[in-house]
Amino acid sequence: MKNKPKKTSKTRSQKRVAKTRRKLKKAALGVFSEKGVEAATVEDITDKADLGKGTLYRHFADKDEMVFTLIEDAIEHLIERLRSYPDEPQTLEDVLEHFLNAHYDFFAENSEEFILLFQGRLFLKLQSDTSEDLEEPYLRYLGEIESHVSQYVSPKIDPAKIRRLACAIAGFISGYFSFAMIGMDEDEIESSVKPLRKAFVRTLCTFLGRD
Amino acid sequence: MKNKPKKTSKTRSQKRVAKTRRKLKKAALGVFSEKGVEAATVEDITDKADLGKGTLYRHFADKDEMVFTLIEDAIEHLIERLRSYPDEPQTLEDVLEHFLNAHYDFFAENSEEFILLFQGRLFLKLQSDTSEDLEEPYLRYLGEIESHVSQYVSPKIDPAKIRRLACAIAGFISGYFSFAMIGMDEDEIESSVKPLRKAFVRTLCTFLGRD
Amino acid sequence: MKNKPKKTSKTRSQKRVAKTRRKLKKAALGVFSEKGVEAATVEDITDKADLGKGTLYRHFADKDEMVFTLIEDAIEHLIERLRSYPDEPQTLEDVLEHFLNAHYDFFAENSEEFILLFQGRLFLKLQSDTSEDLEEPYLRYLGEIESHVSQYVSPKIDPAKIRRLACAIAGFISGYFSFAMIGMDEDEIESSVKPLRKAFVRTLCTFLGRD
Amino acid sequence: MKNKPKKTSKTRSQKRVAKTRRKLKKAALGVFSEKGVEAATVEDITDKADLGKGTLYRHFADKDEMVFTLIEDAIEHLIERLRSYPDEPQTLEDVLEHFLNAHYDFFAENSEEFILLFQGRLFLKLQSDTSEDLEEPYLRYLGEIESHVSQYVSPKIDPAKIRRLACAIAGFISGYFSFAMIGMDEDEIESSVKPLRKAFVRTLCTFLGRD
DNA sequence: CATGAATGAGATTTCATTCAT
DNA sequence: AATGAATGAAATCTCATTCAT
Repeated sequence: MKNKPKKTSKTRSQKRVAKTRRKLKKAALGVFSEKGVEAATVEDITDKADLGKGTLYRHFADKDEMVFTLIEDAIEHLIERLRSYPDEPQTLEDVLEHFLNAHYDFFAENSEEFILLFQGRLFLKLQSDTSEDLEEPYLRYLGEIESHVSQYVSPKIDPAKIRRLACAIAGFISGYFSFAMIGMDEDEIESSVKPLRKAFVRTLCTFLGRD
Repeated sequence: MKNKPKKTSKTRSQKRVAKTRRKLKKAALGVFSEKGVEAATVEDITDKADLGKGTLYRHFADKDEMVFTLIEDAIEHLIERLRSYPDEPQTLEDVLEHFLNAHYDFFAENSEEFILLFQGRLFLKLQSDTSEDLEEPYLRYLGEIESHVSQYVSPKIDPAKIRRLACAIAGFISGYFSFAMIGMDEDEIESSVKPLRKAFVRTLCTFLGRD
Repeated sequence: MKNKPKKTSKTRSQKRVAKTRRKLKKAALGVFSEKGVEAATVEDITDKADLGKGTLYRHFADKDEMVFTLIEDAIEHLIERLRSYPDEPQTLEDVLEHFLNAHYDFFAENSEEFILLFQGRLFLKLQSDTSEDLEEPYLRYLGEIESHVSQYVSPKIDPAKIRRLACAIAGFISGYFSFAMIGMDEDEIESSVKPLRKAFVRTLCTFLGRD
Repeated sequence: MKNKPKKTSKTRSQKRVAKTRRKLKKAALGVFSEKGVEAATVEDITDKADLGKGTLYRHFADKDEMVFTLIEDAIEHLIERLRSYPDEPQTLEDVLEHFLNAHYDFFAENSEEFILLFQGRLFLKLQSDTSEDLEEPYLRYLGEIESHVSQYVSPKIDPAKIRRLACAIAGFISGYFSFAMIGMDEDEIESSVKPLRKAFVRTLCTFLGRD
């Protein structure tokens, strides 16, 4: 009855699928960062996406997978930023400063992803001593940080120390943005927070330098 | 004619009530800080407290009221610390340094309360520009910080700025403790983080100084 | 330790017990007639009686027994009224007129008991065809009515007919009191409703007369 | 661009929704009239409707809303009957007689709704002197009765009197049906109760006539 | 594919009943 | 005997997930 041509429509339909998926992820990200993952209902998400509830289940096995996917995406975006140095770093300080900038930019432009990653969940995850229950994307994130840092420190660095570093950075950035979030404009932040960042980088170097 | 013998018998039973209530709050605090408020079930709490499910409802109207009570308590404890200066502060720097110490001690000795307050929820609350939906205990906390600081700065300080300050401190402390949380020992923290704290205090002073 | 004399106190303590029981029944009657038996909680009752919740269970095995007891009492009071004719009845009409008066007085002076008996529950009970699940007090009530009427009608009266009669009276009285309840004063009722009552009695006679 | 195809597909699914809702209401009405509103559980209803427990909550916010809806429906049906006179009424007696017939028919054909309305709840509601807590549907019912009667009585009739009238009718009908309910067949009722109805109508006229 | 009505497991909450004081 | 804190079975209600259309 529907006489839509089926031959050439594949690309078109694939596009539509991708678009729907994107709408869902965008809506979910918004809802999760606003209400928290637990409190957000599937209906919150699909309402926001202006889609049917069942549609979510055509794109994601369940709510957990959706969360997982969003976290993966977010980590991916963060890692991308970690990898793109504006200039070749010369020292450990350069690397760490870049890390802070990368996190900063990530927050500024992907604040919902930032919140998803660092609001509560990540801290709780990272604090658990045994890394075994850290999920894969978080491990990738830690591994990424490690790989950048490892070449600047004495060869056999304690893996736990890397994790501490990552936590420190994430935590600091969270705190750091309490400034930014509240309505200080760019310049204000730049002028008032820069010394803070400098001090922090120095502290991290000291931390890594000891052994 | 009615001579209710309430004086003598109450003490004992009141104690029991208070004990039960304490057990519930302790268990709830543990469960909330471990799994998050949303994910924790009433049964998790009462199981941990080794009490019947219904008992929780004799002491709290519902789960929400329990969360609210715990937050109130935690804020109360934090405010107590804010008020007890070891020495009379002479400068704004003294006050701010004391704030950081107070938050630190609070975290060290009431880490579960700290997590309850600062993990996720507080950030979300404090970020909302309009203070109208900040709940009473959080407002008390902000007010407390304001009252300490106000006497050291030019009389007509922008109230919004005070809030930013409080947010900055809360945020910074959260980040700050990413160190402590991960297992650095006291000395490590002391030696490596002290400069960071100094820098932060200086930054805050600058921030408040400008107008 | 307690040096209350135990010899002579029995009567006194028995009185106290009786008094407490009376307080409980009075409170329960009030709550039941106001909120309905199902909706009334044990605590509603003991609060109203200004007694502890446990006390109720010293006097009644459970809530059901309490309801049963109250119904028994109410039926007892109603039956007492049915039995006390002002004048020796001469005809079936006299008996029925007396019934209406008795129910009327019962309602006027024991309205809570009336409501307990006739509001919903009784109708539902009495309507069920098989008498087997009619509880004992209700059967007593029906039996009482039957015994008064039986001598005025042809010997082998259908038991179902008796039940219908009882229902009719109870129903009529309920309806009847929609007048009284709404604020008509005695005289108004007397003058405007009397013919109604007369007609009703005549109807009942006709009903019983047929066979 | 968005061309939601809601026109064609809705009819079918809307029908299904309506059917489910009807099934729920029918089951609820049965359970409520059988066990009473309080005693009936949500599961009783959904079991009887052969539906899942959650389904009820897709159609009604909660149990209370369901009860309210059923009451509203029942009042609606009753009012419909009140409005459809077989012949144009000429006198107040005609109107009142029609009222009694309408209630009778309502009971005969919607006995469960009748029981829901008049079993217990309505009396309790209508008896409260101040109309402020009479819920909207009950007020509609009273208003309907009032509007029919008002044109036949002296212009400035006391509103309270109208309410008394409505209560009297409702009450009388309840009582009246204690006959019908018990298993008298149509003819029996017709022959034995008709004079009663006549007398009642005359009484009501007298009541309204006085001032 | 998209939909949203239906589902039921599991959460929250109520309340009759028990029991230590 | 009186109490009311504690209890847990059973109620209400939520929401992730399924499935017929």
